[in-house]
Amino acid sequence: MASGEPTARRPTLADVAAAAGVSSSTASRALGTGTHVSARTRARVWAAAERLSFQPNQLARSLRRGSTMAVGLVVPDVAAAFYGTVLKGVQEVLEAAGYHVLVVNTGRAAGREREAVRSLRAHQVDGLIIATYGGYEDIGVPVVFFDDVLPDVGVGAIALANAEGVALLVDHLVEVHGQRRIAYVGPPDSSGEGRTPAVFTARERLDAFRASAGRAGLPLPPDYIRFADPLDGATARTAGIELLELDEPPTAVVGGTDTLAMGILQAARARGARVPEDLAVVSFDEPPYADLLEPPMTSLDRHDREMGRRAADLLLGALNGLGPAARADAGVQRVPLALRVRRSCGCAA
Amino acid sequence: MASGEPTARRPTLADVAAAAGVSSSTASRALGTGTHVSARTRARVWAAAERLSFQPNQLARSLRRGSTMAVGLVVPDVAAAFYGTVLKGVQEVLEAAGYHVLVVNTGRAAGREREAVRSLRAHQVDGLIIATYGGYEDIGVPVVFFDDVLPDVGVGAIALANAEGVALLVDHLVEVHGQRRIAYVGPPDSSGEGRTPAVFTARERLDAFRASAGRAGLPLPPDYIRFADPLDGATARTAGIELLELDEPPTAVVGGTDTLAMGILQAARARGARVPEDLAVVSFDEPPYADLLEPPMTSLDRHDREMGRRAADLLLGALNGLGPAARADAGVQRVPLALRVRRSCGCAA
DNA sequence: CGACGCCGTGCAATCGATTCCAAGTGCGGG
DNA sequence: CCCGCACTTGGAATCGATTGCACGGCGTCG
Repeated sequence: MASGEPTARRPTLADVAAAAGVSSSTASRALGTGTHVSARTRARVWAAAERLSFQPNQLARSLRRGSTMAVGLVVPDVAAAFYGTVLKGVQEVLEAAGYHVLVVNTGRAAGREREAVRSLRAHQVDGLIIATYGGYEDIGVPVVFFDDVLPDVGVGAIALANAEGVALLVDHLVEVHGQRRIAYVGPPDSSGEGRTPAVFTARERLDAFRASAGRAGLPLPPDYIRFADPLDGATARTAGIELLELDEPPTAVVGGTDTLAMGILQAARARGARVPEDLAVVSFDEPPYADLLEPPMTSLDRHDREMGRRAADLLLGALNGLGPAARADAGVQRVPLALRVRRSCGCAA
Repeated sequence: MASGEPTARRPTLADVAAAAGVSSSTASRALGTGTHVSARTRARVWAAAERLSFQPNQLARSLRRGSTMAVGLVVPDVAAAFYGTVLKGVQEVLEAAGYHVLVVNTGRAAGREREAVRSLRAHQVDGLIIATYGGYEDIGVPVVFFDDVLPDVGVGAIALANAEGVALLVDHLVEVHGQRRIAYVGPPDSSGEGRTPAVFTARERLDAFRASAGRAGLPLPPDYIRFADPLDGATARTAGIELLELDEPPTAVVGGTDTLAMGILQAARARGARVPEDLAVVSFDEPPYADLLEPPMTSLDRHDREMGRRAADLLLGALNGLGPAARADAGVQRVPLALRVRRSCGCAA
């Protein structure tokens, strides 16, 4: 009952046409545009299609039409809350517009992005949304970047207000809590692998940290700047432990990412450092369930889903619009960030 | 420099053939199987392909070959840690085997699964992996279910050992902590929407809870069983508050899902109930950063990625094998769960 | 020295839907 | 009463890659 005949062969348009007693061209018009077909035949064709439960072969359609109504999304890690939520936003917008989203996960592996883009192009996607990219060649379809940006190649980009965000965190530590010995644990800076991106998130955050510390006149020994490479909880934990073992350990740390901040929290716990008394911790990204952590994590509210939606909107514009024409007014949209004060910074809240 | 000519038109196999001075059939063989082509021409064709940076059109190839080398994955919520990680496992295995993964997010909306399956079929996927499904018709390609299972339709299924898992949690509360007043907050039971699944995760967990409570001779007022509908933190929080406001409130709660357990934690916090002293909380699924929560959450370790890998392996078997033949030995694989004791149950750890 | 066989190559059909073009029908107006 | 236009319909080309079949050439064996 559940499975019917041994998968007889999917009915084709020709089968429907035969069943309805018309030619396949007429059947196509009846099911498609509806123009140039009498109401009577249209009804007959629809009935036949219904009866055979006909599903048009999208491959053939796309091949003929030259458009797949699909866009590719390239992200480093779908399982990360940030990208997962962004994906949701992207899908919302694009599916409402009749597009499909093909997700490729690069796992942060070098070169996988290029490979992913090539493969998606081979699958004839109409457009691309890319989180991080190390390539530079012409992609051949409209591209929107987000989070990490190469505007020269794309039709536009969405990025976080990295500099303002980091300043928010550092200023809070300095001005409200009088912190002076603040360290930074950030994502690895992979510029230099032959890429010269215009907006490179990791570097922006680092530069902003240096700038904020400088503005506040903080001492900034080189040991206070660390990178978690590869970007995951384990390397961050190690970095955190190294910080705590310095002769002059910091009394506050800024985590450049939620994963990193969580790693630092684990380091503090492992070394018996109380948070925030011995070590205040703040995070750029908001970790999941930030307010149920011990202590609740002070961080920046990010509007992930909204970022996804904006990126998708940008791409849709390029897809519907005249393509390259949209490039002029595009540029990089910055998404603002809001400070969410909790307890890990030292606040009572 | 970044973007080349105004996207001249992608080179086709015919272009490559012309550039190499051969027919397109020869070019195809040279780039493909390599058989029936002299070494000299093969080299010439490859050089030409390289020069034009030719990418074969997968649409045309798939149309002709009758296989897309793509499989669809249908999940309720990619942004949820569970599904995100499963997706990773699935991708690992399938991409290693040369397949692509098309992810569709249903957002737990009724009917969206059916729609997703139809659409994926129209895109000619070679197989499907489905988390939850409300349909029953013949799908026409090999299907593997996971987490929630309709084995009649598919070639196999991966599911969690729901009954054993719940028993682990309840027994621990009863035997180690002497708990008697234990409540349950679970995912909504959507059977009855015309579906009669063989393994329906939500119902299995509920039944297991009832059974475990019965075995231990616990009182089980109807009020102690609650459903969070729709499945999210907010409804769980409400359910938790309602439990705390009962005349005879429970002293322990089992959350049927990590999201639900977190909602209960929020409820306890909102009502000033101390965890675990006033209310012990345990969770079926392990929430992200379970050990950094306040209190660290006792829950079941799930091996998400392994589940994804197993599901993908199962599908690959059906894809390579003889299809329906594999159905015989398939059945439902159960993934065992391990209790991770932390503090939210009342343990000192 | 002749014939058979294999290797390399090109021609053409094919996958399934769309769409341009031509042809057939019916109708109304002149 | 006839011509022509509008409306339907079918035929055939097309998208781009793959593949069965046929053909020409060369080597080898009898």
